Amino acid sequence: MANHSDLDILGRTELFHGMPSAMLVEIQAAGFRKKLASGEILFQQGDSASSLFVVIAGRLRATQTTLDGQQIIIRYLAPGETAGHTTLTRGVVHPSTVTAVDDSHLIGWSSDTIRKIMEQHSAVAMNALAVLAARYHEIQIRLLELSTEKVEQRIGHTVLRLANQAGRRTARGVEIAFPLSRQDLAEMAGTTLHTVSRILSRWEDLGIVDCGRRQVVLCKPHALMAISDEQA
Amino acid sequence: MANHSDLDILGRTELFHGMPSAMLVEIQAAGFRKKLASGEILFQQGDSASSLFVVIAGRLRATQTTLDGQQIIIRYLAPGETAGHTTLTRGVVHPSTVTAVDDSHLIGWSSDTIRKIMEQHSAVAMNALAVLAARYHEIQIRLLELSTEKVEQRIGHTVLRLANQAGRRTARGVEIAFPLSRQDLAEMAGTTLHTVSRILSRWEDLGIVDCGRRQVVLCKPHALMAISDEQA
DNA sequence: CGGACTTTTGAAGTAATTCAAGGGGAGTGG
DNA sequence: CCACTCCCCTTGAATTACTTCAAAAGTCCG
Repeated sequence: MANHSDLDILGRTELFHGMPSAMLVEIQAAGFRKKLASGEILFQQGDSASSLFVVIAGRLRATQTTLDGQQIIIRYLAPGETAGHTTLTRGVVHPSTVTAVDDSHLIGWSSDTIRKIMEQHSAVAMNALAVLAARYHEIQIRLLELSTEKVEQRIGHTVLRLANQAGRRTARGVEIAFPLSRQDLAEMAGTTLHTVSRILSRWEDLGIVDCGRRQVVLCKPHALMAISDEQA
Repeated sequence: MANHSDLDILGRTELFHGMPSAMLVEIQAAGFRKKLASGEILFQQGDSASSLFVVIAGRLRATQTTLDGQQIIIRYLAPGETAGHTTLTRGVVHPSTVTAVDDSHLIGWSSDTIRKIMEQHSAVAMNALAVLAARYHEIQIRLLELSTEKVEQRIGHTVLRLANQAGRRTARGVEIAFPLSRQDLAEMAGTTLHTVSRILSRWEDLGIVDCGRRQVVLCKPHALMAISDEQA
C-alpha cells in the first residue's frame, strides 16, 4: 500500500504531474527509495552527480559552502520538489549539499534512467525545464534582493518567502513549519545571526512576529510586507 | 550565403550543438531573424515571454530592475548563448530585460514552435536542460560570493569571469571585449561605482589592470586571483 | 542538574556608502 | 578646428549600517 500512496504523491510532484498513471507505475519501478533521518546527508557538494531525487515526504535543505567554511542556505525542499537536477547534465558534480532537516523519504533515479525517461516522455523533460526555470527565477530574485536591499528588508523577504512555502496557520499567526534558527535565517539573508536576532527582537516588540528557540511565527504579514518593500 | 553561415553557427550554439544538419535546416526555417542595433531592447522585464532567442552575433546584456529603479546586471550574452528561456514555461513573463550592447543578430522561435521542436527532438530538450542547469550553477556561485565575500573580492571575481567569457588577448593583457563602465561592474558585483573606481585605481597602481573609459584590461590574472581568493 | 546549544544585547570597530566637488575624454556643432 | 557639452571617472571627507567582539542569559535534553 505504501507503493500505492507513493504513486499518488509522485503524480503530484513538480516533475511528474500530469503524467498518466500507467507511466507513473513504470517511472516508479525504474527508481529506488531512499529514507533519511533528520540530519543525514543526501549528497554533498563536489560529489559526482549520479542520481536525481524527488521528495515524497519530509524536508531537506540545500547549502553551499566556501573554501573557508562559510555556509549559505540555497533553499529548503518540500515534498513534491526535486533534488539533484545537476544529474541531468553529464559529467558534473553537485554544486550544493542536500541535508534532511526532518525524517525524509525520497525516490531516486540514476542519471541514465532519468535521461531515458525524459527522452521517451517529452512531457517529463518539459516539466523539468519548467522546474529549472522556476528555480532560476527564484534565485535571480534573491540576487536582486541581496544586491539592492538593506539587511532588514532582506530578512523580511526571507521570512515572508518561508511563510509562504512552509507556513502553517495557527492561532498565533503563520508558523514556519520546521525548526529555523537565527543562524539559518542569517545564512539565507546574507547576514549574521546577531543582526537577525536584533531585528527579530525589534519586530517582536512591534507584534509583527513571535519567535522562540528555532521557531518563527509571523503574526502581521502585512506589516512585514510594508517593512520589506519600503523604499530606501 | 548568410543562410549558410547562420546554419554553421546554429550548429555550434549551446542549444543546438550536436544536431544533424538536416534538422538544423528545419529548425532554422521554423525561426525568424532579428537584428538589433546597439542599445536596442530585445524584450523587457514583465513582457509576456513569447519567444526564445539564440545569439548569432553581437553581445547583449540581461538586467533586472527594482521598483525604485535600482538595476543589476544578471549576465552578458555572447554568440551561441540563449536568451528568453522563460518562454519554455507557459504563461509567464520575462524576469529580466535583455538589451543589445553591440549591434546584434539573433534567431528567434515562438513559444509554440520551440516547444514543438523540443517535443520532437529530445536532444534539444536535453541541451536546454543543460543550459539552464549551467545558468543556475553560475548564479548560485554569485549568490555565494555576494553573501560571503568582501567588495574587493567580488569585483575581482567579476572581472575574472568577464575576462574568461569575453577576453581578448592583447599586448597589454586580456582585454574585456566590450565597453564596460565602472557602473556596469558595480551592478554586477553588488556595490557602487565609487567603490569600483577606487579599487580599480588601486589595482592599476599595482599593475594588475589597466583601464580606461569603459574599458578594462587584465594584466596580471594571477595577482587578481590571489586577491579574489584570499581568505578573510 | 549539568552541559551544550541557541539567543540576546551592549560596545567597539570598520568596510563601504553617501555626499560633494572637480577633472578629463569623446563626440558635436558652430 | 576649436569650443561646448555630456558622460564617465576620480578622489577626499563625512556618515552609517552592519559586523565583530564579548559576555551573559535562556532553553532543551539526557
